Amino acid sequence: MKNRIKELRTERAWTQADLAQRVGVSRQTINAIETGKFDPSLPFAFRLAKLFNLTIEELFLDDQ
Amino acid sequence: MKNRIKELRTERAWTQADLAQRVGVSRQTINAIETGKFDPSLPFAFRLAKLFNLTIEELFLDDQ
DNA sequence: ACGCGATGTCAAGCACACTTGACAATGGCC
DNA sequence: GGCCATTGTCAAGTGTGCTTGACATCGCGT
Repeated sequence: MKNRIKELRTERAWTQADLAQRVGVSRQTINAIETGKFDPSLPFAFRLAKLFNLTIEELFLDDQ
Repeated sequence: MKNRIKELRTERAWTQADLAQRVGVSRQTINAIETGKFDPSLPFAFRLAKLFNLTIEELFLDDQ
């Protein structure tokens, strides 16, 4: 499951730590999700989508 | 995180086992999600939304 | 070249998503 | 009342989402 998090984060000139703090997870979690180690939980995905003003479908790409 | 799964499933006259088979999880998992025991994973949420022809935001209600 | 912030990554641990197998409770139908 | 499909729920196990702490590496500015 790909995502546009790194792209949207760097657009805003936020560090991984900045973003982590905004959505309430650890920096390592942001890094792991950006580098495709695992997918976020559903509530966490909602928080990210809300932060970037996107739908979950726009933020996460379902490549099955 | 509330969801409309039970409502949409019964509309279609599917059993929990029917739905489970369609999205590739166990019946107990469907039951647990309908009864609010836990939230589905993000890829699983995508499969459910796709099956019901809804967006994730329409299927899952973010009550934080 | 050096320092330093940002990023990538590892290990160990905890909580939860999901499994199979089993059984009790519900509810409609004969 | 009795049968049977459906649903709810428990236990025990596996895998993954997420944590903290630590350390290596990658720019980039000076």
